[in-house]
Amino acid sequence: MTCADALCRARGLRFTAIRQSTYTLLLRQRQPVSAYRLLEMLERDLGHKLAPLTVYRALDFLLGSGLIHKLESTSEFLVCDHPDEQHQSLYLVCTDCGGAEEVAMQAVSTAIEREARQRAFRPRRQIVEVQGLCKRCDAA
Amino acid sequence: MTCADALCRARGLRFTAIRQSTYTLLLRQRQPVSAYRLLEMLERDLGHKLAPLTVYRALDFLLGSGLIHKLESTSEFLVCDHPDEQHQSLYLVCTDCGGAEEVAMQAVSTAIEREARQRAFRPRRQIVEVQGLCKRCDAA
DNA sequence: TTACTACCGTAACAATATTACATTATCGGG
DNA sequence: CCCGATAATGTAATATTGTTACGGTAGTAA
Repeated sequence: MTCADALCRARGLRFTAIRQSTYTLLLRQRQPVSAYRLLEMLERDLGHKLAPLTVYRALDFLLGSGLIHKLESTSEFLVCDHPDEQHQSLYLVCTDCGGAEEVAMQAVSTAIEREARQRAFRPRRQIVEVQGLCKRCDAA
Repeated sequence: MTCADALCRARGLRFTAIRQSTYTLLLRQRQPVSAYRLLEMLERDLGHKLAPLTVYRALDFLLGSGLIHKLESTSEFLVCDHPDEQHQSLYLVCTDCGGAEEVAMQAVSTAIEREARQRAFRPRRQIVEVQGLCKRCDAA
């Protein structure tokens, strides 16, 4: 947390109360959460009503800082397990329980980048999400 | 087109006017299109108002048949280049012009599947989208 | 203290997607 | 040809996700 703060200040940015709350709430969840669900939690946390925009701003900030990640296939947000390292991750998203697991993918990532560059495409962001059943839900 | 029709009937389904129009419109675009943009085009094509649900139903059908694909990162839809073959694809999505290119990814796909299975995750659908700049936009 | 930028508040609204329920069309078998 | 079953569509309302525009506040640095 303090490390996140330092990281921000170094870039002339601030780790404000709203941003901290947003991040902390996501940390506690251990599950992906939608922006509006997070909005409710934030309001409870801060004790007053907030506009959706407030959450989206906090989320944009955290995304930009690499502290969280967005699951595009579900429009949900998730803390990043390794915010410091600079690697691309893959997400295993269970369509039954809604849980998600982050998985490093060095090899996969470079393979994807190669495919892109071969086609004269300049890659910026890789989105790799696998929908399926996690161990628990598959058993049931 | 007739092949799509046959493919459907074999499954006890029909390639109706709405579905054909939807598919044809997407074929003509050569660009990803949003559901509501498609709705407007469909209304023009069929000559009367339609509910959003109508488009979503047609899209669900086409998705299920493997005739089109959805870009999760932009919520847009796109004809599939190789609807017959059973391979996973990767999409290169230009954040500048909005264009997308479908790329086969046999190797990448099996690598992703291996990562999933190693974690006792049963994969069903892979979503691989690369955001960046296409050749043309990168040059400019 | 001033100027600058990051940050937040407020309001309205745009875009995407779904639920629930009723009706119509197609098709196979009697 | 009719009947029952399933596929497909119509209609209405609503839920969910995300953005634009504009004005004010608060740190920070010259």
